[in-house]
Amino acid sequence: MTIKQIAELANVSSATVSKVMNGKDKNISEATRQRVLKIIEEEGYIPNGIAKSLKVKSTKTIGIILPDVMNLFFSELARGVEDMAEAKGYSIIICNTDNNEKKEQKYLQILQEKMVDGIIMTATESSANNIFCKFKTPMVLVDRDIDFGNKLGLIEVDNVEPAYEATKHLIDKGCKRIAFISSVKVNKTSVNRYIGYEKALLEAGQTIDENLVFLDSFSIESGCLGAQKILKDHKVDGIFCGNDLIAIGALKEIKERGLRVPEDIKIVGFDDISISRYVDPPLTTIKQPIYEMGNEAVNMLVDIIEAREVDMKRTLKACLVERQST
Amino acid sequence: MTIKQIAELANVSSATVSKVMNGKDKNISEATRQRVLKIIEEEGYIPNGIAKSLKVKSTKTIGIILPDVMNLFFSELARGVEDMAEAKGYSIIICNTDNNEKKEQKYLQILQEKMVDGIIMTATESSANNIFCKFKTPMVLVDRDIDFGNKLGLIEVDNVEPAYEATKHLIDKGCKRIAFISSVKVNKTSVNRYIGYEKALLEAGQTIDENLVFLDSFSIESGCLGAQKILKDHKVDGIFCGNDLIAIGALKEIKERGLRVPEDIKIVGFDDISISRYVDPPLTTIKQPIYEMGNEAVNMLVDIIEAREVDMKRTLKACLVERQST
DNA sequence: ATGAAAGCGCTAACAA
DNA sequence: TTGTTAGCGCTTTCAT
Repeated sequence: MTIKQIAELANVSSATVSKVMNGKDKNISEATRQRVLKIIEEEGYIPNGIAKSLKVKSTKTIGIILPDVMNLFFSELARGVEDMAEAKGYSIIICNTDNNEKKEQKYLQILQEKMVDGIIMTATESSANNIFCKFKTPMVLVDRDIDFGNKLGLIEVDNVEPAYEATKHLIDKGCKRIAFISSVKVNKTSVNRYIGYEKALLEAGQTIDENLVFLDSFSIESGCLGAQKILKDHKVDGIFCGNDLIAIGALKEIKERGLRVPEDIKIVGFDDISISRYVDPPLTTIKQPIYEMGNEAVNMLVDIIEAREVDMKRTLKACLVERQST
Repeated sequence: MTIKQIAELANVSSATVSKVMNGKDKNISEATRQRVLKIIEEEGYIPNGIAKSLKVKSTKTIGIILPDVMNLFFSELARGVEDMAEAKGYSIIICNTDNNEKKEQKYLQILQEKMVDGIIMTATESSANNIFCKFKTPMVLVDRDIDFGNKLGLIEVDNVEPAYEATKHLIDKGCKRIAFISSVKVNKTSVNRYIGYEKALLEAGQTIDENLVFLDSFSIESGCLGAQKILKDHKVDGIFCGNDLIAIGALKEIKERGLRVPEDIKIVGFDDISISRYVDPPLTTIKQPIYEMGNEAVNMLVDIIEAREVDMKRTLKACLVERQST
């Protein structure tokens, strides 16, 4: 079923059908409008959006590239993106990279072939800066910045200050030996959180003990592993975790060793993913406006796509939410 | 940059370029092949997939409609779908319905307009059966069956038997008063789990006490609420939760009342979402092969799309995994 | 081994 | 108020 067939059934030209379908019907008589609408309804006609896209040069879809939707942080981000996109009439194609640059490259190519109107992406931890040289598709980066030649949009939240705040919170609660478990150093986000941690420690006159720092990945497993490694040989009374997943893993490991949170060890996480308030004890953490970041990313992207004036960088605030793990 | 321009630069026709790009180059001399490839590389040419799709009548994309990606169950399912889709050369468009039929309808329409090659969907809890009458796009349903006129694919796992097993497990562990917290009765999955629960209770000579049954939604909040309501006025020593999210909520509520799991109350969940092994205590639950269901869904869908012989129904097994909550 | 040309289903400028 | 038509960028058949 094509527009042409509908046109024939309605005894009009395809141009007319097109006009009524797209609401460009100022110059269409109500009679024909109704007739066309009726036929469309009767036939259950669904227009071919691909043909339309080819013609109008817009697919009304945006691609989203992220490490892994199963990660609560990214699923919330994706949801924020999808909801706002839907509200603005866009669909989203989702791509998981597992922090693999090869896959990132591949998806970038595919999305462009699919002619998405724009791309929202959380870059791989170690994305080369030069990926985006001859890059035309509008794009906004979320969560992870990368240096590049072009002018890509960026939604970020400051990590250093909140990390400082988190560590400071631990110190204020009386912690003297504070560990840090996070992702590897190629991950800028992780590095920035480390900087905040360091700053707070130094400011409080505490020394940085490399033995209390474990850097692996932003995952529960990594939290377990880190806590295990550190607690085996060292005594700590506080842990600042690079994200909530790590905190959840650390929590588990701590309890398994018969230690109590927060009595023996206090923990603060980062992100405030949806599950964090439900773990035991509810996690004190730095709340990032994850869902809103997703929203803002599409706001900015659509502004760029539709060629409006845009600030290419938007910084959101993260702040401490105190629960029972500290 | 179009195929035509590449053709000019290479001094060949666009037909030739098309052939080398698509590997239909048996009759292309190696010299021209190399020349064309070189130009493509140099120019960073990216073919217009929309134009291609219009011509070949295939978009190599499949749509996935589910309640909410933020729900760990569905994010794992989505990941299973995405991974297999990627392996088979398909991209995926993701749509969240929040169990809202209106949204489901809308997305069904949009996906068809976007000419997806197929759709994978977890139907709304109360999806009307007649939605899919004049429906052409290949489709496979996951997790929730619905009666319909057409022949849609279905990936399911039996719920009754595992629910029976879960309840039986509680009984075997000595529970005499077992509550059931789950989603509402329009949700077939929930109903089937109730049937299993009932069967086990009856078989063990225990009575069904309506006061110990709380039906609301498959969410953590619902688990909190249910446990709260039930524990306020009744004494129970076991709870079978309709899914793990509910179990997590119930766990929290139980602990807040100063009760211990599993000593005072034993809990078993359903699904075995990724977080379940990390909660405290690690959750005994019915493991569904969620990721594999996603995989299988695209396997079946692609078989349908490519017109291969297919069994339109595939039933996977779920089974009990015992951890420390019982 | 290569090219010409039709056509996929739609929109929009222009004509009537 | 409605219709004619060119063309979006590609693939593919058929000629050459």
